[in-house]
Amino acid sequence: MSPELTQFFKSAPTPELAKQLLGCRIRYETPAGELSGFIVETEAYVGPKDAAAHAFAGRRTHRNEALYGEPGTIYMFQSRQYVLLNFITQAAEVPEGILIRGVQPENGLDLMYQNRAVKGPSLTNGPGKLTQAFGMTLALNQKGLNEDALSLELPAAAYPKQIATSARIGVPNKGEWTDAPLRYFVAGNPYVSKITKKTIDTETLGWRVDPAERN
DNA sequence: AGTCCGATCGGCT
DNA sequence: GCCGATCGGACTG
Repeated sequence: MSPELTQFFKSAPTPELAKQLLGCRIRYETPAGELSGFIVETEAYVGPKDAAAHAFAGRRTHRNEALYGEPGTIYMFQSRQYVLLNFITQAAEVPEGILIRGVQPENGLDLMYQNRAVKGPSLTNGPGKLTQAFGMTLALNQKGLNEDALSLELPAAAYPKQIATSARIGVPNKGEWTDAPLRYFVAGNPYVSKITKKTIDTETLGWRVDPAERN
């Protein structure tokens, strides 16, 4: 893994890193060609204290071992018939990470459609949908970003006009952790999961037109 | 009457 | 997590 990438993934608290990932490009090399897209939705999972995290109360098994790896490690786990993509943050042995929940496709739309024959934003507007469209599998688990078929480009290639925050999806009955505002997304982007149609920004999909124009 | 949209619920490997 | 079925409400003409 590159020193830059390792450094990035321990350079700030995990929720802050989850925000910084919005607009970053991911690339996935396959025998059939290259797939790429922009991250538009993330969720932070903040270790043993987080009742929604796989590492809650220090849980450590063969399935979640990747959580304890170096910053920039890929953590893939299976939920039903889908596989979910996470990037590990903080120093080794600190089991925090970021779930990638939405990606706006860039290159390789035809290949994505072969993997997941669904029209419109539901091609990649959920954590299980995007991994299916990209053709990612559990084989990526515990690999390092930019060392294998999956890479992340830093810094961001696109800039959100506005970052919205909410509670994480699918975390019931976990008290304060159910309500903790640890989900981040590009406001108005149609590839965000569970977005309502009226809030979609049809002009720029929630991106700044002029990248130089920052807050 | 018809369409669209959002919310909810049950089934599924 | 995702999907399809279902229900109701808002809007249209």
